[in-house]
Amino acid sequence: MPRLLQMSEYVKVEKKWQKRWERDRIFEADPDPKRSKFFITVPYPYTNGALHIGHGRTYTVGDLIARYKRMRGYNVLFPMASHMTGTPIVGMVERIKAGDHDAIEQYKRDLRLYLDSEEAVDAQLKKFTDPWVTAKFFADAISADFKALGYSIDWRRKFTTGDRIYNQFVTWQYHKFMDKGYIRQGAYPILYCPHDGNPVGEDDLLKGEDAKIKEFTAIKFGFEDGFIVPATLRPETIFGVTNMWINPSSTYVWARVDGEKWMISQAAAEKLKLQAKKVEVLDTFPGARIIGKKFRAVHDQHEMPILPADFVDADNATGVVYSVPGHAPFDYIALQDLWDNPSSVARYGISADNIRAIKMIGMIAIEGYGEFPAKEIVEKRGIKSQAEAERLEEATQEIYKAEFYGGVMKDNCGQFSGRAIKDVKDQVVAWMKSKKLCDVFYEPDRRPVVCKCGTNVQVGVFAGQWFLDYLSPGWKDKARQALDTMSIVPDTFRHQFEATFDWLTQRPCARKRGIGTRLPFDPEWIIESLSDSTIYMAFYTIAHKITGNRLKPEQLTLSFFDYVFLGIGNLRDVSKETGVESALLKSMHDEFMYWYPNDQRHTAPSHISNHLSFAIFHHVAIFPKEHWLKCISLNEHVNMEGMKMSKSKGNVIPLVEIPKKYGADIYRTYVVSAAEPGTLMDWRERDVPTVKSKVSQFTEIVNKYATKVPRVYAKKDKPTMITRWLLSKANTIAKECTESLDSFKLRDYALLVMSEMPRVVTYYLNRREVPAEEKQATLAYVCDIWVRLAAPLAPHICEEVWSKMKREGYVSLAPWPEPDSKLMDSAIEDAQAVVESTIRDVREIMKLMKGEKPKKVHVYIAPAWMFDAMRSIREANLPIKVGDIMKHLMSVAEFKPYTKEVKVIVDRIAKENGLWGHSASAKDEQHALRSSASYIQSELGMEVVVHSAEKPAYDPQNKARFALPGRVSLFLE
RNA sequence: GCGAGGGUAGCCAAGCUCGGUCAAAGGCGACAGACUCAAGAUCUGUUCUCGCAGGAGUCCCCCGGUUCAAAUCCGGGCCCUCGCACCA
Repeated sequence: MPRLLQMSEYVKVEKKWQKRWERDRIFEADPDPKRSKFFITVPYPYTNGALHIGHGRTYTVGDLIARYKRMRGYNVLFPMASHMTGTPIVGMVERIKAGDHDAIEQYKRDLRLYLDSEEAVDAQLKKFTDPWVTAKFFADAISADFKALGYSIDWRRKFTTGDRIYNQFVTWQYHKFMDKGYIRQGAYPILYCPHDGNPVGEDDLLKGEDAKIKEFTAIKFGFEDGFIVPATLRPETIFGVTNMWINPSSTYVWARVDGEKWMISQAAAEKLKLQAKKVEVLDTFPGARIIGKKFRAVHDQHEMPILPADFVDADNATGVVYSVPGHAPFDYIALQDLWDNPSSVARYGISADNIRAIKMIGMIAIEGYGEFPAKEIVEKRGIKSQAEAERLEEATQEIYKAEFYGGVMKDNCGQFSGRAIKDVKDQVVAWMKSKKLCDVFYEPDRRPVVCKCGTNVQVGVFAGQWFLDYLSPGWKDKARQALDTMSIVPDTFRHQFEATFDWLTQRPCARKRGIGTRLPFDPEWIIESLSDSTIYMAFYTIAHKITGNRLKPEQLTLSFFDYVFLGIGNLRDVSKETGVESALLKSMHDEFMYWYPNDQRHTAPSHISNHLSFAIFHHVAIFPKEHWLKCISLNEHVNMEGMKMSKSKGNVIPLVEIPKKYGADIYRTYVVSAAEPGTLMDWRERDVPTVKSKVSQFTEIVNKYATKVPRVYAKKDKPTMITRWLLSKANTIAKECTESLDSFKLRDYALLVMSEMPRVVTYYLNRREVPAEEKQATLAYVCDIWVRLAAPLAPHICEEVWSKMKREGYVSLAPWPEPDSKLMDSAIEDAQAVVESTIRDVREIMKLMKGEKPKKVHVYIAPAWMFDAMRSIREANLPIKVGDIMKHLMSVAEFKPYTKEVKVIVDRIAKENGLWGHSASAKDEQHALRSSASYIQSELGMEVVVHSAEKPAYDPQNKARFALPGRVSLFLE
């Protein structure tokens, strides 16, 4: 099959150049004080499996920028490493060990991509019981993939985040945070499996994967010699309490909780044990036992009864509910039942009078509701019983929303009277907290949430959780300052950064499991993997010197990094302490100082709310201003035929298949030209052939003409008009490419190189009036520009052509084409546009002539003075007002004789809302049309006669008078 | 719920920051023509509606507003996507 042959041809060329690049180490960047540097990074991949086409988009964009900057003359550093810290690899290894079918299949799928036989796959999989083996395997696989895509990476600097030298670096980083006081320890709630004794992440859950943690306020109402403790999401309603609800058939306890006596459900007592409370159960009893007893209000100590209610779930929160019948539909309807049937509680010793004595309390005013919103909504919705849980829930939601956003505390709410609910909630909690009248109780926000081990997941609280405290004084301000002074491209993402910065508070930075660096001041904890990968761009600047010189981890002490990165300390002392030669130490410091800051960090927007924001915060915490990140650029993810890619859907194209399946250059071109970076890209298989044909069209033309001897035909050489047009066009395109790349409009750039340029060149090739020699020499010149413009996009093909052109060195290192402004001639381009629009007009007229086949087209060019008039208007730069322009023109003697025609032009300008393109003069326009006559003739299949409209030799239908500059008049016969 | 970003012709996708040159680039698909025995590939043209010669009409989610002029600015509505913390 010829197609396959062709593909293998691509692979051959790609491999050839990749080998040479590697052999000649052209992407290995060393400091060169004579050249400006450009340091670009893309976050290292997580080496837990094969990467796919979507990851490739991001790395391809990174490489494109690196290659472009290199050609612009920068000393470019584009390094790469691999990420293995954290829980996923460990988690997968555990699952493999446990014989988990899904995990094994998932790895087998990935392994088959890299290994030929099923035996090899099984053999490799057997070794995946060690996370290091897994990480190493995929790290190697991915770097091979990256090489096969032509990424211009300096591989000498690679490392993994599990390396001990890297641990030393992170240790230093966390000491710095500690010194600044940015690290804190405190309580932190987390989903927790009581059976495994471990926190659970999304991947560990069988049911309820997206469960979050809900924070209840547990309120301590005085009861006997302790507290009865209901938990609520609406603590501000304590002023409307009329009674307590207890499920008579559930089990309750008296327990000593952190030294206080609490009455709660038995289940709640168990949960509190997980929530870092000291819990000792003193007495266990059925709820029925305390029904009818009295408890005391929080705010004024008045007594209220404890009543029975079946809707109370002892397994939710504390299993105790306080009743606010004026505002809570559940409470209202439960109370209603008792009012209707007071005898049902007689057995608890509660009289009908006691029940009737309970009066609802209205404590929140909202527009659209009366005294008791709960009563109203229950009646409005016709809810009849406690059993209608779903409808009651809806009613609750409605009231809650209305009250939260629009409600105001009535004047029976003590010092909170008159305040808006949404503001007062936290204040009520703060007030109770100050009086030790409330606590926090956590629950998952949904049920069921089940661990993979089958156990019901609870909320656990880590008392000693380590945090990075982004609210530490001054930190956020500095980070905002950094954000304001750096560029975000596309800038639309800046808002997202700002929102993230606002929202960041404390972030847990360590965990008890996974691979990583131990927290230096509390080795039980391992630094969490997003928090250990924030300033490692600095590590790239010296990684090759550490590994190249075989420095031991122990040598990389705090003072080592202080000296190298911050210039702190004395060279001789540091050398003595670390045993690192002072010359080497100095060179590492120098190298860091040369490369830093990171000029551009490129990745996907999904990292804004974590990695990228942390990177900014951590940089400002540790480095001086001149070493903060300069720019963050982003590209969105890739969809597959309109669908999200996922391994479970099986619609993932792995990165490793790309070179074989498409060819690296074609993939690169596709992925850059299919969508602008800021938007989600849709991979559509059926569009690939188009890209392929564009690329091969480029290859073909360039192969044919690039090797000819280039020559630039100046005006005095009297080339054909279309040659001058092409010279102008090629330089204009070069200019536009540069502008597009500089403004991160990568799609525009790709389209210019692979769509616009071929269109222009093909058009030129089809113009038969150009002498062969002139054509070849001109195309040779254009191809020289074109190959260099295309090199960042399709580097392999371009190297191949470059070598055929017998040019020195690699196109990857060739200078970026400078547009030659002398050759750019907008008048020529406009004149050519007139030729094209003339052809379009003729076609349109022909369409309307129905059947008649004209043999000849007469073209009338507007008179010379009109071109002068247009120029005069252009130069006067008038607003588009008919009167003004009219006045302006009539004030010039040259135009005075043409009042009527001037009016026509001015009307047209008004109608078109401005001026349009045309040739520089009547002479030029005539020349353009005349010299294109043979072309027009071949396009339209009819003879072309060009006339001046001034005194046309032939004009039977008096058409000449309609001609305007850029708008020829036509007559077909 | 909170936060961010979107809705453009059959589909994908530019344009919107800086209102007019926008019936709106480019691609896919479709249709027609050239080439071919034929298909594919390639090239050329057409692809909102109407049209008496290059013209006119109606369009950029919906409704309203600002303006001489709005896909572009403002207000409201409907719908969609993404992130929301221990997960890389």
